Amino acid sequence: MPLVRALVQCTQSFERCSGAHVRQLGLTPAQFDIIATLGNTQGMSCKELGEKTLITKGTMTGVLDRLQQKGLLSRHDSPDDGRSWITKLTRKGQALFDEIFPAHLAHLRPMFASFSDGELDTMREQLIRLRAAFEPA
Amino acid sequence: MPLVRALVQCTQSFERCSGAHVRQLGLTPAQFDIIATLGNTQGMSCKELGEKTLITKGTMTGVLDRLQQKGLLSRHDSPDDGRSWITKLTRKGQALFDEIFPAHLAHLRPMFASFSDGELDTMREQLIRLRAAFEPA
DNA sequence: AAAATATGGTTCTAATGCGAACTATATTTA
DNA sequence: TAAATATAGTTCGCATTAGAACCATATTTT
Repeated sequence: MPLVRALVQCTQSFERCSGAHVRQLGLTPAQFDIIATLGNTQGMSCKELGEKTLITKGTMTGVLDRLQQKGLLSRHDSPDDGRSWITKLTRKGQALFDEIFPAHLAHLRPMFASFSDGELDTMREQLIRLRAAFEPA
Repeated sequence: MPLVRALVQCTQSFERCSGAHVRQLGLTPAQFDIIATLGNTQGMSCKELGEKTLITKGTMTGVLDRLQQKGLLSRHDSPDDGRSWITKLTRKGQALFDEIFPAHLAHLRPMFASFSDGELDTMREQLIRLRAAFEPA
């Protein structure tokens, strides 16, 4: 399974590289992931956040707690479901998003410079196909 | 960066799928990674283990401690370097390796059935190339 | 409608994961 | 060779991770 090795190592390299930059900006990777997902939206439930970021719900509570403590997001009752919350960025959180999201993209973009659009597309499709093979059922 | 998303999600799916099976076998993913790396070798230093598994040295100590506690590996003085240890599987650890490593491969193999050897090779090469782009310097 | 089941979030535990500080030994430099 | 620097491992603090148990509300079944 040399492919698996390459896959995992590639992701680890990306996360180390991306994570180091994100930490410089004052957030952990998981926190950045949440901020980036909530940016420019009207907010969403824990469940939806979990699906988009692939952070487990048990972990989610803690990550959201810390972001709320920093004043970057707020939780509101869901109008539809008494068990659920709507989580959204505060003004401060949105301002942080506006500042660091573009900066982070700019930091990453040069790393893809040596790949053509076609190569990137092909790779993405293959990865999606491979992922499907790993999913249960 | 949809490619990044696909990359990370693919790896997460793999790790969830692989990790669930490994846990059934009684090891954590990190522990399995060490066992798999040490299997059929004469042992190696912490540093070398870290390079092959991409587990950070700070984490490594704890993982090795727990494996040693389980009686699966042993640490010996390095003949060359007074700061270093040679870590190797015990007889019990090697027996565990012999048992679960093939089982794990057998568990994963079907998931690659829909890919040709050429596709797997190409994907691997692309991932190695992409990884290089993430590496500093 | 009452009971059974499913689902959204929280809490808990054990193990990682990363970075930084630290100790001890090696290597390099002056 | 003495001093400066680098490296191997350990330790520490903080955050994340998966999974399981739990509570409360929804949904389904009977």
